Amino acid sequence: MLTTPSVFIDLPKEFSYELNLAFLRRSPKELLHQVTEHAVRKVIVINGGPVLLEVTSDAGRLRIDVLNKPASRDADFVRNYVREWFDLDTDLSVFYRLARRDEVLAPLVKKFHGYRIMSHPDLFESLIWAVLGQQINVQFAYTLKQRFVEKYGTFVEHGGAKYFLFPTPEVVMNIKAEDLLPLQFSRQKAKYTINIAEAFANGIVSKESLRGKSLLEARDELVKIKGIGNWTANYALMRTFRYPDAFPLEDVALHKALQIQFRMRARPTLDRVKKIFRRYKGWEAYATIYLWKSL
DNA sequence: CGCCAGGTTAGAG
DNA sequence: CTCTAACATGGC
Repeated sequence: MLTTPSVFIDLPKEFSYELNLAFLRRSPKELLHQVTEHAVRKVIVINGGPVLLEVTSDAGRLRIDVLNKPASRDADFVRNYVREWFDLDTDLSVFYRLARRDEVLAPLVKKFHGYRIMSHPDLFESLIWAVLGQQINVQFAYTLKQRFVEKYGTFVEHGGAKYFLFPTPEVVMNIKAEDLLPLQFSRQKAKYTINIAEAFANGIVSKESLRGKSLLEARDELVKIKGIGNWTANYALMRTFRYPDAFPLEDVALHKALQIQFRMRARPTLDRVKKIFRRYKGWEAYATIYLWKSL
């Protein structure tokens, strides 16, 4: 049997395979990728077909193998996808120079050197995930996502395991809100989820329609959709488009991290958060994920 | 049991 | 523009 050659990506110096893999391992309920000790597997769609990728680390490089349908493998697509997923095109050395002069970030970037913004290349998935995470603890958000993906997503099987794809907007727009209540969605989350799916299915918004826009323009487009507020928009713009200055200003976990790191009596006000973040200008997204990591 | 969780919206002031 | 109530339920 013919084996397809692996795809390799040279890694930047500021990259920790272990730390980023640990992030992907955050919840056992995650169905959209599966992490073993040294590898992560994920299905993506290329030319309409599911392609199961396995990413491993190999001597300073990332090695990608396609486990199913090697015929449909498109090496450039795969390489670009993984570069985006692991945010490999960001030059972290610039951020680290800024962070090392900052008393709060300095120890964090030392301790978590090479930790990156693992992205959500799929904007629809990114937004729905943010909606699921609104106002509830992350563990429960993972429970909701697991039920949602199991019920409405598709999967490929390989070696006896299932590898899921996130439900498409076309499928989600036809769900009735009542059908999501048994999964323990609140009525509000159910409505937002379906509403966002409609916006995607009707072409009102897409990753392509936002590409090239400034952060504020993109944010304003997203916020027009009911269910997407400032927090959700910025979260998705940070995770999906990796705007370096996008960050969820109102985020409770960020406030908690700031309170601890800056030894404040109470949670910071929005004005205080804005003021603090002025020193991270241009790198707000990375400052945020390192602050989150501090928790 | 109580408090809090990676918020958003509609409505009032 | 800012403030508030309602939403809704698991995790700890």
